[in-house]
Amino acid sequence: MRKSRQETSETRQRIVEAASAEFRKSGIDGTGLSGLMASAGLTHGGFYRHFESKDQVVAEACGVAVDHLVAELTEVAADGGFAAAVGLYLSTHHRDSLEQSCPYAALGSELARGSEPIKAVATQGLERVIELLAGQSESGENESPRARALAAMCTMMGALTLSRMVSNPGFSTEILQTALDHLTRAERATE
Amino acid sequence: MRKSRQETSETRQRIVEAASAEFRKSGIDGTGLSGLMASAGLTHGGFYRHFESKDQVVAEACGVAVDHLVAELTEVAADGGFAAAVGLYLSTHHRDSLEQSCPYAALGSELARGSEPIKAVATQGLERVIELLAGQSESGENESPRARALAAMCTMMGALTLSRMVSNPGFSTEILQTALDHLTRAERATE
DNA sequence: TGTACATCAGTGAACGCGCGTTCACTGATGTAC
DNA sequence: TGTACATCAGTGAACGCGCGTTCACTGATGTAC
Repeated sequence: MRKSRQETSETRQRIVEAASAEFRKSGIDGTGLSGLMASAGLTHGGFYRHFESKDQVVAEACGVAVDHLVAELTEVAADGGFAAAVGLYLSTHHRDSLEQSCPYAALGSELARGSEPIKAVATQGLERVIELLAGQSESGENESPRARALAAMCTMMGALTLSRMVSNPGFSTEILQTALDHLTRAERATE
Repeated sequence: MRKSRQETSETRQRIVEAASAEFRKSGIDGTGLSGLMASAGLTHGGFYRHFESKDQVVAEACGVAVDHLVAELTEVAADGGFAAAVGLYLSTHHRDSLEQSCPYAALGSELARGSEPIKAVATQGLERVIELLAGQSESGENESPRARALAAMCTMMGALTLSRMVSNPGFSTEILQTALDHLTRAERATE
């Protein structure tokens, strides 16, 4: 049954990708290793050939989720700048695509209770997102690009999480739209 | 062993209060009914004399957590208005007092995956918080008091959650401070 | 008001279940000569 | 290059554990007369 080095490496990547989606979809506590491995096309017993613990795969899965987020935001920002990135983040499509969405919004309170390695990955990833947004943001009165980017990320992440938490669909889209208006108004004011 | 009606009612309240703190401290999935009842001074078996399911106590605990949040924000806003409420929310003390803190920040992603009754409570509670903040907020250029309050709540909730997620203490306080500056600057601009 | 009985809050053992983790085993891959 | 052996990716059974929930039981409270 032994696999080649390349197959092994591909399998490992497949598990991390599956974990990244499963955790965001069902939560970290809500995802069992058995189901996780099944969604990667394997049985649960092989898990420990690739990872030392569930915690380790959580950290790595969080890392690749941030990679995807940064890649996507970078892509739309290349065309439409800050406003396009914010518009993508605060779209109903992003809200409804839980398993491909921002890990900070999808897993926020679980990450806040995570182990140190998990928090370290979350911290580095957040710095990357902030740098990306800061590069798209001009400085306004008394607010540096970094400050504007950081405040925007707080607003976006809070809005996305709250929009998923409310049972009233009209309220949910109002949250996204209001946050979008708020952030793009602030942007407009400095142009 | 039967208790008087008043004792029964007091016990039930005690369980909900304990649940409200325990869920915020350890998460919903991270809190077992056994530990929850122990923290209310009881054994686990009696739980179902008061509640139909874990879900029900989650919903009620979320409700009282919102009650406390609204009461506290109302109190400081009576003296210091919008800025004081925001300042309290975005303080390091609030960040570090997990079990007495805002349930939206403490349980955000778990509430987003909650059952319909839980989301209904979260929705009603959020409306109350928004109304409170809107009552303290003057309308600015093209932004109603409600819109400003809603955007502020998104920023505050996102900032608090992110500040708890990062492992770098300096970054954590930077997040809170930047969000505070951002929100109070917006406030100042309209005065 | 006093008595007899029904109710039910709380206890602690027990239920089945899924969790994270371990392990003996299989057989294809990698390595050494 | 071919052969013999070591390695190890993946399987599936098994581990102890804590979970949410149920239940028989106890005895004080509530109710009916």
